[in-house]
Amino acid sequence: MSKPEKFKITHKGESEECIECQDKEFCDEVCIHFDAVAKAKSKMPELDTLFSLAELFKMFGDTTRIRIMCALFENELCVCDLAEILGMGQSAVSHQLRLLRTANLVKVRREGKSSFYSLDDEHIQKIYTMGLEHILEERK
Amino acid sequence: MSKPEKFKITHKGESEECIECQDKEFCDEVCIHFDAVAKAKSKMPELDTLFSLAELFKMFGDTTRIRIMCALFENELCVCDLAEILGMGQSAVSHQLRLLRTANLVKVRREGKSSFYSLDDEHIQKIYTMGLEHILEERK
DNA sequence: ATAACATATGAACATATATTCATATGTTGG
DNA sequence: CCAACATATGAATATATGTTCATATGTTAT
Repeated sequence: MSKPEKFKITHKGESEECIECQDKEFCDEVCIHFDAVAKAKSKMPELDTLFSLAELFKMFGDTTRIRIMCALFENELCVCDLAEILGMGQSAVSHQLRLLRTANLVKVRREGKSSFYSLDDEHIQKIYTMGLEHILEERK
Repeated sequence: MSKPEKFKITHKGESEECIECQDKEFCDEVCIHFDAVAKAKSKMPELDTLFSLAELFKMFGDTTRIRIMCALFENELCVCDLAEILGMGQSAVSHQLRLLRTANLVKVRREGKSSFYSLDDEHIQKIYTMGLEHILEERK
């Protein structure tokens, strides 16, 4: 037997050969379930879509930002209001609002000296609600 | 006029006085819309609930973990399979799987030398789908 | 125009997080 | 038991992120 630099295939799946190198016995990888891997790979969205998705959820992945969005479910609020609600400094809140604005999760309405923030669309509440359901179900 | 250390209330809302200090003209804070703030505060869930929620979304807020979950939509997969799909090292994948396991987003099934991972419940797909809808709608 | 206010933002700092490397644990076949 | 394999994990490192401080920008009232 030759091919000393390759490994013996331990899991081949239905096709009984490596889909990468078309080899029936040896391959660069071991322990690969080729069919399952191929299926998963084919159904996977573009990498930049998944990157955007991660960026979106990252916005929900911070307690301060979650609290901001949660507060905005009720009314539109200005930066001072949010700072008061969260018990945090104006600057910290403003920085987080900038992130939420950049991610198109909140929108601003200027009125005199104040900036009033509100949620951009209903998807945000849906995502939030879905997450909350999961949490509450987990606690049972 | 006394109360030099307090600020004049610039926004009082319907109640026309500060709900905190019951003062009609001066308060420790400025630019607070008292009614809106009170409403938001009263509807806000417990802080630890929002913390858990942030922890949950944090799991979705990383491209590697999103890709792992996405791959597991199709079939259960072992660590090697996931490493192959993601084009990453076994250790990196294993570390992320540990996080997902701790957060109860994936479960493991041991079979011989391999560990097969799968999604814990349908909430995960719902959250993922809701996020994806938001992304795609945004791109229009 | 100037002062007071509301917000935004750059820089600095501390903390959190993801990946890699090395190694430990656990399983199977000879 | 031993070797090969699959996975898990601790430590180290690099990077990302959140908050604070100081300050800039923009608005309103006098």
